[in-house]
Amino acid sequence: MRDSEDTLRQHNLPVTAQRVSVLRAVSHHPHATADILAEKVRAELGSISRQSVYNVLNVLTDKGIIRRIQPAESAALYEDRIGDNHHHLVCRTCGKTEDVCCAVGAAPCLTAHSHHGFKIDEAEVIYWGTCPACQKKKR
Amino acid sequence: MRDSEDTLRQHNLPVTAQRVSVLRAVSHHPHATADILAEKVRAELGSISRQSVYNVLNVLTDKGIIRRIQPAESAALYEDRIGDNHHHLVCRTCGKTEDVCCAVGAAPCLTAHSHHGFKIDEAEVIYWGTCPACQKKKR
DNA sequence: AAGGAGTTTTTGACAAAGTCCAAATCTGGA
DNA sequence: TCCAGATTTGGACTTTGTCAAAAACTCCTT
Repeated sequence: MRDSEDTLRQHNLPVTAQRVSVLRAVSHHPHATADILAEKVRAELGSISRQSVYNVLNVLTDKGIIRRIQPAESAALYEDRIGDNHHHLVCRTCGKTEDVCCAVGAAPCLTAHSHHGFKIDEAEVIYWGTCPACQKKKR
Repeated sequence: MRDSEDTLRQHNLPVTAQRVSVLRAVSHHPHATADILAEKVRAELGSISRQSVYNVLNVLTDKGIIRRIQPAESAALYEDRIGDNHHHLVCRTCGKTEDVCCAVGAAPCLTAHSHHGFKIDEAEVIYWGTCPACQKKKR
């Protein structure tokens, strides 16, 4: 809790109960949607508006305090872990999402062969598959 | 035109004007949204319902005739080019999307180090950056 | 060439995920 | 403690897409 407040101050963001709680929720529940985070915050604060959840998530994302990922067919997910260029593993069946370290060295795919004059700043990798639980169910 | 019809028949799909036209639109306008494709089809057929565009795109995608990609913050895009495991380069500013051949050999990132027991079937890579036109504008 | 079973297409309502805006409230500095 | 400026709220609205039932069409059979 103290940590979250400090993080906000370090980024010159006024400290509000909503921000502290949303940031903690993201921290404790990586890869959660805005909706799920809103629930967690409500369990702590009693209430928060939907708009505020989005406001806070947007501000934190803009400041680089949290990161937003958006796998196909899913609402945006948020996570705490930033600055280490890790990737994600998503279950096609249940949506379960796990972190994965970079496969090949530090920035595996950062050198696209023909990059059409684009200035590339990030290589986002999503591994699609089936999680252990869903593999079992299907058999 | 003939090609599109043949493709449909090869997959045991009844040939309808809507399907032929949508498939051709995807072919001629890679990385277009359902909305844009609907426009193109209307230019050709006079009219098509929004639902039909989605129906056709879903069927074609299910059959593996076209591929759907969904970059963050964007509606789904469709493309013709399948089966070659290429990736995408997206401009953060204008959304322009280009194809990129696999960076490192055939399947660069397919070997996630710790894969948590998941059975991985695809590594989706999106390179984020700024396209030449948007680089110019910003200066 | 006509008939009919089974698909497609259409229309219109609905749903999820976000954004926009103006009013009310709160934070942090003086 | 007060106040300016930022944040939170509530409610309407937008975008992207799906659901369901009726109408229209495709293609096989005869």
